[in-house]
Amino acid sequence: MPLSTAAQPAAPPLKLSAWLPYRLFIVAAQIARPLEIFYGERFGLSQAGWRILATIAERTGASASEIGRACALDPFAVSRGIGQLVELGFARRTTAKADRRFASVTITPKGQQAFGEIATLGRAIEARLLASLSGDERSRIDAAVDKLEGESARIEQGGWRSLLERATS
Amino acid sequence: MPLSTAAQPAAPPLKLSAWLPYRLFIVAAQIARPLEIFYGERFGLSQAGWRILATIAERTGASASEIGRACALDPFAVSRGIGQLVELGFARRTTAKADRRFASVTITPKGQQAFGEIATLGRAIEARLLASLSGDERSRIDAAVDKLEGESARIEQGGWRSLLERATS
DNA sequence: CATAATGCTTGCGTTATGCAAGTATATGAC
DNA sequence: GTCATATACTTGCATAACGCAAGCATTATG
Repeated sequence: MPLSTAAQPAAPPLKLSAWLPYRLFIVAAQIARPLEIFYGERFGLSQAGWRILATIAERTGASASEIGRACALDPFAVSRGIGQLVELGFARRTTAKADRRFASVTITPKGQQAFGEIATLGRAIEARLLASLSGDERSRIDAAVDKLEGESARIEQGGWRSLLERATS
Repeated sequence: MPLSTAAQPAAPPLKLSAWLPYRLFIVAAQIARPLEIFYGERFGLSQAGWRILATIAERTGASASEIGRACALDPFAVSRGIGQLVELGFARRTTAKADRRFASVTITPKGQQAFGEIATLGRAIEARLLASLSGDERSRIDAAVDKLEGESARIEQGGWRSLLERATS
């Protein structure tokens, strides 16, 4: 047993290319790129715009806060994204009848058309990704990403302070 | 059998929350957040700055283009990131003796110290993530992410045009 | 009915990104 | 040598994204 001056068990040096968060980030960024370029130059959509479009394609008439929850955007980004969609003629913004503080964002036919085009590319990207995996790996990845979604949400929620607390729990 | 007007096999509507690229993006973003906040407010580092610091911590004396390759940054971002590290006293920039067009970026003790602090948090984050998975899942995720890295790189390389080509190979 | 809370929007300063152009060095043709 | 070209990196600037304070309209509360 090494007479340790510090109690740390010789932390490995964190090689970026082997560090899971970095690797996931790279994969996500590389995948997202072609789609962003496509909807950017084809429709002048921002990332927020695309996400909101996808959200209201699935659930038209959603309020801004529902949209924000559904696609992980803060209220500012949602408001601006909706504005963009309205300008492009992809969405209409009205107020909900029940509670007039809430917006009601509905997709237009033109918006559905655009969504359809982008979704085609999106499905192609996903298909290419899944094609590189075996059927077995696909279901496992699915389950693992489920867990990672949950755990990463908790990590973000806790913030860095709770991550550096050594003695607790 | 539905008399289909179009020959398409009824594409599923692309639900954002079930679409693998989006899910990976969310995981990556949620994980990255606490670390970014940490090195941002603790050292005034940008994301590029952090990545470059991690790169030269591993391979001090690297050139700008080597750094760019190692951490997926374009030359502009690398140059500015190095500038930031130099300003913070985390790195020194000299020219390589062999070919004076190449930079040689070395990490300083202060930079190593900062890197150590950030790496501690980085390891904690990775540990939390891995703790949510079984040992079996970890190795499978590792292998799957390997494949996804490769395939997503090819996808990005090809661009959206090659993804929408239906008839070809 | 005054106060507070909620949902959303706008304005504005800061920061990041993308790209043209520039500098410095090295290489190859003649 | 020296002139054109290529390479490695840097800088400047225009544009876009982000973060947040403050605002408006509407509804809930005491």
